[in-house]
Amino acid sequence: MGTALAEMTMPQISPLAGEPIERADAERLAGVLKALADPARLRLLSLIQSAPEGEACVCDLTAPLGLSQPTVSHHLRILTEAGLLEREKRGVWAYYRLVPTAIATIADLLTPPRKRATKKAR
Amino acid sequence: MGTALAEMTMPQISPLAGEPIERADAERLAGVLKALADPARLRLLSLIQSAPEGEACVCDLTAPLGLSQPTVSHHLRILTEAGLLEREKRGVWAYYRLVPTAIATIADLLTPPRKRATKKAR
DNA sequence: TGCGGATATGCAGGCGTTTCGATGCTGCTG
DNA sequence: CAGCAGCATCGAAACGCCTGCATATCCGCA
Repeated sequence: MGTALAEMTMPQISPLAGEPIERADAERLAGVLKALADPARLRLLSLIQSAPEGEACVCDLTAPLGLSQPTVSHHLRILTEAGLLEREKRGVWAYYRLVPTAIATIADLLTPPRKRATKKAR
Repeated sequence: MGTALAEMTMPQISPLAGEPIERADAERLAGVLKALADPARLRLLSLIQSAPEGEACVCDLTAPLGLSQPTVSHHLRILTEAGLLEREKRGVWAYYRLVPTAIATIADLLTPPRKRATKKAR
C-alpha cells in the first residue's frame, strides 16, 4: 500500500531534468528522497544489502546501528513504506530485504536522460 | 567550504553498496540527500536547469514557486552549501546554475556498481 | 496452555526545518 | 546623491522528525 516509489515509477515521473518539474511530482520524489536522507536508514539499507542472504531481521540490525529496537523498527517501516524494503515474516522474525531495482530507479530519476529514451514521444 | 559534495566525491565515499557503510559516510551522504529531499528545492533545481541559459536569478524563481523571496533565497543557500548550485553575482542580480556533475555524482553513489569499475581493485 | 523472545505501536521530549514579515545591505539609475 | 530594486539575514511561529521507554501483539516451545 505504501510504496511511494510505485506511484512514481508507474505514472512516469518527470526526472528532475528536461521540463520544469510539476509540484506533485516534486512532492512524490521528495518523499522518497526523505526516506533515504537519514544516516540510520542509509546504514540499514547498506547492512541489509550486504548481509549473508541479502536479508536481515531486526535483531541483527539493532546492535550495529547502536539504536534501540523500537527505533530500528520505526526506520524499517519508513523504508518499507517508501518502497525501498520488503518485509517477510518467518516465525517470530521479520526479515527485510532490498526491493530489487528501487534505489536504481531513484538514481535514474535524478540523472539527466543520458542516452535513455525517457521521453514519452511517440 | 560548504560543498558537502566535494567532501564525498574526493575521498571516495562508499556507495551504499558493497561493504556496510560507515557512520561518517552515512552522515555525509544523508546530508546531501537532505538538501535534495524537499519539493521546493527539487523544483528550484529543475527550474534553473531548464532556464534559458541554464541559469536564473532569485526574482525569476519566486513566482513559479509561489514562495516568498526570503524563503527562495534560503533554499538556494542550502542547495549551494550542499554543492549542487553555484552562485554568481552580476550587478544587482544573483545568478544560480547547477554544478555540472553534482547530481549525477549522487546518483552514482546510490547506484550499485553496475558495470562501472567502482572498485578500488587493482 | 502458559512463558519467553522478537517486533510493532503509543506516547512524549528535544531538536531541526520550513516559512514568513521586517530589516539591512548593495549597486543601479534618475 | 537620493531613491529604488534585488538579495541576504534575522527573529519568530508552526510543524515535523528522531529517539527512547513503556506497552501491546504475535509466535513457538515446554
